[in-house]
Amino acid sequence: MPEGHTIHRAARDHQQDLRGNPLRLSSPQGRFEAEAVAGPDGEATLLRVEAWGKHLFYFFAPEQIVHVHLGLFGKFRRLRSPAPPPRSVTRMRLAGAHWTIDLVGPTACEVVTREQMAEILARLGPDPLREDADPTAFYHYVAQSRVAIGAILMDQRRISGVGNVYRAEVLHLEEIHPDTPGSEIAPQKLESLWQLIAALLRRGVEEKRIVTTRGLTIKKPRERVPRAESTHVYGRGVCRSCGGEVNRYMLRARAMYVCEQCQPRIITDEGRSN
DNA sequence: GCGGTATGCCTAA
DNA sequence: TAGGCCTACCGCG
Repeated sequence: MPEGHTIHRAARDHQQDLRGNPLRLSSPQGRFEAEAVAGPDGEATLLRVEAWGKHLFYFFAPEQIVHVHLGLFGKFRRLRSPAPPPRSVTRMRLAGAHWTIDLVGPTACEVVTREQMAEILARLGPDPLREDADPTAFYHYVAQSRVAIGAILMDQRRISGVGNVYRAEVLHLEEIHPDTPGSEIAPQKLESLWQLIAALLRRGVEEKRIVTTRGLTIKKPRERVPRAESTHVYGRGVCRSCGGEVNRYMLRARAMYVCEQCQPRIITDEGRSN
């Protein structure tokens, strides 16, 4: 689940569910220092939740911040309060009057200072889902970089929030081969790539899942739709657009999916020597 | 029940 | 580049 859309949706939902009223913060698994935020009674008040890329920041009164990063396995569960006892693997439980949020399997769930939060943000590139996103630095970096665009999109220092599914899908939709060096991409193409990423991430926030195809509509909210039904190339054997074979290979230790028909390589003199 | 895999990312070498 | 972290799910038998 966790690319940028999941994180922003969680920020929105958790803020709506929990903000303003006292809640009980706990660490059923015992690996999160809940008492550093809540005190021994476990009570705390959530002021707001902020998302940046794949990072979440929960602000508690008066000056406490909990940083959450889901990593590959992390998941939230939303339960009606009063909720049943948490499972032993629950890293953090936020129990509000109406809703209880359980967090399982995150890479990070830790109390941070404002300075530490600033350090985390300083390592992150612009996030297309944020109102204040400024893609200028991303454009500049890509325009002068020989690094493959497929690698750049996964580098959270350059652009934050894109994960392995969106990477494959946006490059396919823009008809860019993942191995294309950044500097080979025309400025206009790059802008349209950014806009597409923003639009698809926004759609992901609304639909609570990654959907990059046009026609797909979910009939029942909980209906399980196979991954390959909602993508063009990711996780597929054949390209949804042209029916050609999808090439799967590893790029920066992650599986890349590309349709060599729809996404032709750009051959340049420099490119040939690489 | 077991092994492989997954939408992430850090560190050691 | 490989290994480690950490959880859930799926196909296999």
